[in-house]
Amino acid sequence: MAEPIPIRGGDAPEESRRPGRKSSGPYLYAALRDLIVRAELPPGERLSETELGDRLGVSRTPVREALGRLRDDRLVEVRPQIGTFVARISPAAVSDAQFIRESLECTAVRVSAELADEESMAQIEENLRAQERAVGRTDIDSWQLLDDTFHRHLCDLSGHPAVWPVNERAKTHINRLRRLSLTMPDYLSTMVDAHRAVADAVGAHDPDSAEAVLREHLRAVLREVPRIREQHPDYFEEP
Amino acid sequence: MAEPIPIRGGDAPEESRRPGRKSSGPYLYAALRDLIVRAELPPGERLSETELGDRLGVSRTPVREALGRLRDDRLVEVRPQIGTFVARISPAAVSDAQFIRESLECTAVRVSAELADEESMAQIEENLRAQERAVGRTDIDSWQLLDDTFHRHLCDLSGHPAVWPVNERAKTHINRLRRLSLTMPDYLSTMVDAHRAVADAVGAHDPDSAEAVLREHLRAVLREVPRIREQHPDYFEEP
DNA sequence: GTCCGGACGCTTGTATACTAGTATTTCTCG
DNA sequence: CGAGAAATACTAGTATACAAGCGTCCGGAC
Repeated sequence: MAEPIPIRGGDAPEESRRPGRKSSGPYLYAALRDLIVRAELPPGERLSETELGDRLGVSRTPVREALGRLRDDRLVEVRPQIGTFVARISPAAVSDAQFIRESLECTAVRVSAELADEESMAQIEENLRAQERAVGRTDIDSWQLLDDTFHRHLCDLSGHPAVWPVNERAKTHINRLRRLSLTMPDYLSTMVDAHRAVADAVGAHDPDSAEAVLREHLRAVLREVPRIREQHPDYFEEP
Repeated sequence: MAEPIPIRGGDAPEESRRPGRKSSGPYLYAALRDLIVRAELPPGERLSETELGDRLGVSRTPVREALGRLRDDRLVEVRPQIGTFVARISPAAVSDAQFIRESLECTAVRVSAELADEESMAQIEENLRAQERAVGRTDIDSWQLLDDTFHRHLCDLSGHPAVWPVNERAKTHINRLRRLSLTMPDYLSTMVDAHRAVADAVGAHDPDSAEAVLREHLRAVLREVPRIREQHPDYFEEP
């Protein structure tokens, strides 16, 4: 494992890497977070700041900035003078993340159902069609991106743009789990069906229904935990 | 403004400053955040990394780590090659923070009302008595600390320890506002009364009542915004 | 053969030197 | 005297050097 890290979406940091420009920290943060979510950096993996810097073509300084944020997200564990490790999946952390996500998204979708306008619903409809196409191609990567966009649209519709970043950071723990469970093909179309049901309720300005359907949809993922834990016991915490 | 920054709770970084030990970043982060909330670093103030380092007795590196987290919290604005500034209060950011706080705390208190046990309620009761004593002395600083502890207890009772840190980061924006409105003495006792009402509902295992009272209590702060904005127009964003 | 000890190599944390970009200030020219 | 341009004094971003703690591995003594 000494190869340069293949960055999703092309290796385009050449521009942002030059000094005197904008910080490359946020870029590295997003890239590393993606690698962790996709389990290309598996739970328990040791991360050397110097090695990461070499493989990413930057020095330790911006790498440390990214790792600091990942530590705030509890995605990596930094033990001084010992090392930095990709955090193992903690069922408690997943449960907490689920709690946060459910609280924020369900509250937001209630407001969104009241504020929904034609233009926003058209955007969401377009997203749903793209999801269906991705599922038709069994293109999990594309679908997961569209899924994120869908939920972000629902959130932003509430008129509180700061909510999504918070939700996203919590959601990462859930995405990490889901990444391991997205193997069954009919699972995907079930998700898209649920999305459409939520969108319909929002478009119909029905907060109660929207919240109920969304809550059920969000909890579906969590039910996969025991199965995944059996398949990848080494990805989970000891307790 | 070239004096060493007086750190709340004593200037004890001597131990943590020594290299090879635990990072001093989190400490600096908490100290700076406190200074911003207390408006000792007023909105719009220019923060020089080098000057902060000198005044805090450390180099730029840990200062930058702290400022990075404050930037994530939107408490400072970093403009590359120009400077770092204490963010002005944004009514939109306050509204978003209120949304997040209300979602998380109200959902948590519902769960807490179901899980409340004797021991936890005794802790909360003790906290309430301390609040009353602080109000009797008109000791705003002590009361605000106790207020934080009270809400954290309510949150933690839900059994999701990761919720409070998220809530705390959002709450900072609200604390900053409240810091400017805590001038009226009867305001304090109103708050303590509301706290007791919430605690009673939780102790009685009444989620609906607990949520309703808490929500009303949380919204009380927000109603002060226009008055504060009149008193400190320069603390707020332009638009 | 076993156990203890020291040296070495690794880690993260911190300090400092350097780069490039921005704003201001000052000097020169019209 | 005014206006424009160059020089200067800052800024944050990055790279690198140094400090100090921890674990491992190897060698020697018993």
